[in-house]
Amino acid sequence: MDEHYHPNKIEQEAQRYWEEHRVFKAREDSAREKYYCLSMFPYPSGRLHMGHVRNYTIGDVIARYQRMLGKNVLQPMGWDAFGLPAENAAMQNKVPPARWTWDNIATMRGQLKSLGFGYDWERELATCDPGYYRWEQWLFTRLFKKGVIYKKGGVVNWDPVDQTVLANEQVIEGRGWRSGALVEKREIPMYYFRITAYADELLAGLDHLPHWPEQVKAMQRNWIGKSRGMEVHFPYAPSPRSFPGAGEGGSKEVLKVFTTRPDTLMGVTYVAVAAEHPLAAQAAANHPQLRAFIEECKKGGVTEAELATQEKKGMATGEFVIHPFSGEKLPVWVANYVLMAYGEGAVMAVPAHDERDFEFAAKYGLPVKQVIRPTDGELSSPLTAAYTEPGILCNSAEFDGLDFEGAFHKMEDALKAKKLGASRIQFRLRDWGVSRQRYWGCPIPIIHCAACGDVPVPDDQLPVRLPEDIVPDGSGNPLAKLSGFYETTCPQCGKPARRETDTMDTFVESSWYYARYCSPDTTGGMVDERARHWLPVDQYIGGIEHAILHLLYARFFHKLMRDEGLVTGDEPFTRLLTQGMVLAETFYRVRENGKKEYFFPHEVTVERDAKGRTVAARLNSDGRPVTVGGIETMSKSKNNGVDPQELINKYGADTARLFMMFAAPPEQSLEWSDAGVQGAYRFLKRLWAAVFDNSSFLSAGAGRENIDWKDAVSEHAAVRREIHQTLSQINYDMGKRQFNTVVSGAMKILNALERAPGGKTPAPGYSQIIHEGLGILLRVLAPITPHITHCLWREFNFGGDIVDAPWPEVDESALISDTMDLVVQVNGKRCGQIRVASGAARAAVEAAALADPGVKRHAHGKQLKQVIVVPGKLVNIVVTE
RNA sequence: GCCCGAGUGGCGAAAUUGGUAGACGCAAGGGACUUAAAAUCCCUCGGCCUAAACAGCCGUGCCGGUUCGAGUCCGGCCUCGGGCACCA
Repeated sequence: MDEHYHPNKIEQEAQRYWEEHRVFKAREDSAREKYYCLSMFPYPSGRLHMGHVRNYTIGDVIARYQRMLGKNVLQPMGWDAFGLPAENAAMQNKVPPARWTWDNIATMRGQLKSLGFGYDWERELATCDPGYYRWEQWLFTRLFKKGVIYKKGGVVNWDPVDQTVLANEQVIEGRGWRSGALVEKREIPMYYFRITAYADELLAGLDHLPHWPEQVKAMQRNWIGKSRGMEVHFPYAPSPRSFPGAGEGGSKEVLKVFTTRPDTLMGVTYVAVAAEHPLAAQAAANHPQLRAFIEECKKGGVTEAELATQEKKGMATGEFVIHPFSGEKLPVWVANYVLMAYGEGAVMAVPAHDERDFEFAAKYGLPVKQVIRPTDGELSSPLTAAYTEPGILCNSAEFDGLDFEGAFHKMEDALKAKKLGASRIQFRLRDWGVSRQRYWGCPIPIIHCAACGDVPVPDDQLPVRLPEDIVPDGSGNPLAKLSGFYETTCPQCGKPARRETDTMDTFVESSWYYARYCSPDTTGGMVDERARHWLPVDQYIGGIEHAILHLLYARFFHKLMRDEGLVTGDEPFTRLLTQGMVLAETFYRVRENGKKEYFFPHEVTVERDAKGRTVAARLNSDGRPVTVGGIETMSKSKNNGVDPQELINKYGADTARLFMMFAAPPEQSLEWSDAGVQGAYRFLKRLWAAVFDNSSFLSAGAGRENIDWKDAVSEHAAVRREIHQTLSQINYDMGKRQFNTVVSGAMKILNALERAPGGKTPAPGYSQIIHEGLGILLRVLAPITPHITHCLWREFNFGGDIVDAPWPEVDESALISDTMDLVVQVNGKRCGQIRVASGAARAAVEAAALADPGVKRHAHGKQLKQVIVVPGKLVNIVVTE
């Protein structure tokens, strides 16, 4: 064995060994419990970043650990290969997106292999492969026939100069990112998935995912946004003008609103509509000021945070509606706090019981009418703030005295009798528009025929292949200019027809890849019976940024596939782990134009004070100070990213993996630290040295004679006890997926082993301890640092390969000690420590505690009230104060 | 504004769910080895008081409460992250 640790050499050897022996090939085996461990697949952007390394290390640690527990593990990897960046790169480099994408995949596959992840590469897939997207098209045609997919108009960003549709991220401050032209809103036909039909199931299913983070479930619940409420119709009051377009899609004589607080209906003092509401447009026709106000509303801030702090503004339309019960004439206002996209785009305003309405009414001098009182007590009059709690109705005529539920039902009956409303469930969730006017995506398998309409492409004509040799020029969708692509014939009537040139949202591909991995090679269907063997995914790992869209769409797709009989079960992912971000320190100077110029860490020298605190930093090139900008997410724009490849080249994959696991628990953010990386490397060097130092007798087969530990020197028995105690803690932490303390446990084991008294002629038990301790240590580390442990395990012939070695077991007998140390407290304050025999009776423990000098000092002159004994932990003497 | 999190040494963090606060590591300081450097090894390392202490006091964002005992539970505040589509 080599005296020194050479990571690059042993890592290449281990990786070659795994590949040659197809160690990670997953085979269906009904005799063993299956475990499907999946990390979110990457977009092939060109190179791995630290976020990938963290994500995939966490997944690999879990997969390898489960394998050592005896499970039959599947851990696949693939590529989320369609998307906008490939088109941008194509334009820049004049290379077709397909070529660019496949080149990137080759590079990144090599990087993943150099990190030693235990993937079954025989199941690799890329979503831009026709063998993959063919089945997506197949499912699309089925769902289209079923009505789960339908066509309707959708609003897009239109760049009038480039004559193209822009993604939201391509719109910068209202202008096209390339042309700089003012972006227009345009309505075009698009295909939609009817995800709202599954809203209830998607919401209820969250309650059956106990191993998902609460935060993610809360975000999905808010996104689906189910509320029970009432649709209320307000008839229009007679007016000099009529509104032919008012109340689009419904009756022309009423203004519809949706409310979750029908109990406050008698407190309505005005009605407010969104700026985009048809009624607003109608009223503005002869009202220039209103028209100007509506334009202003449309321009205003778009983010919620901006809107929340923004001043409430409105303007009366001059129109009125009639209250359904009181017959009162109520003014209709346009208000900037009403959203067109939710409910009816109109609200009934109850200033007394809604904070926003209260603020608005106060500003514009609209009346406030209290109709709810608390169950106990009264409100001050006049109201100084909205009372938003549910309570008892008052000032509400025949509804007085009812509570929320009572009022809800009585109001509904009364509204139904007048045909002016009914209860209903409102979701925030909207149907999922999947049409993209882009080239590098999965073609939508529809043919437009003048006679037959939208005809799905028949199975025997699938896949609709995307031409792969095109370089887009940024103006419009190249497919729409490619007659060879769009000219076709109608599958129904055989006449000339036009193929759909839109492609699908890339979220569609990533919504079912987890299922395809089970049978990636099947040409007979989307999935085959192997999907029923492996699904659901037992553990899914990825970034919190996918908490809503990706995870919701994948859950939706699983239900669609279930309803097609393709998979069983209701949910795709049993456990979810959302890993934290990778952060690093930033250094910058503010330039004259006010913009920050960021510097790489290697360009600056940090100055520290005597305690090691960072006090200042200087730029190496000019020696002048730079600002220490704090810890932020790694990004190109802040020059604080660290390239994983450099790290691997310098220290090896094991050091990179060890540091990632040790620096923070998986779900928390992780701060990059060069010194921390060196610390991880130092530990691996010490591990190597510990094995090397004992190699002579280990390789001679020593340490396997099973001595009786009672004969061993007490130091050796103590070391062994510490090792097994630590192993017990490691097992607990592994169950919690708290890998940072697993690493700390491994470090403790090595520290303990180094303390075991050895020497030229070691006492009985030494070789035994080293053999047993190193055997445990290597296995505990194997999931985290697979290469060095693979190498050392083989070096000493511990038996077989460490990937398949059984996870070590705690020897309970090693934990037993003759004596134990207990902490003694007086009134809960620690004041000493006693050593008693392990089996000591309570009376003996109390006596020993009372005899302790510390106790005597603290309890002197006070009266004993009580003695609390926590077995194995402490004794608390309670005395009078 | 609303919904989630989180506040513990110079730093990253730990504390097996109410029982010794700061494990493990990093940084820093001191020492050994070396011609020297790197590497390695040993010692110190929350604060205050003290010549020193295995003597005492304080200490887990702040204020209060429950308890024999609170980083952990409860109430009220403060600060910092993350998410958001003013959701009627």
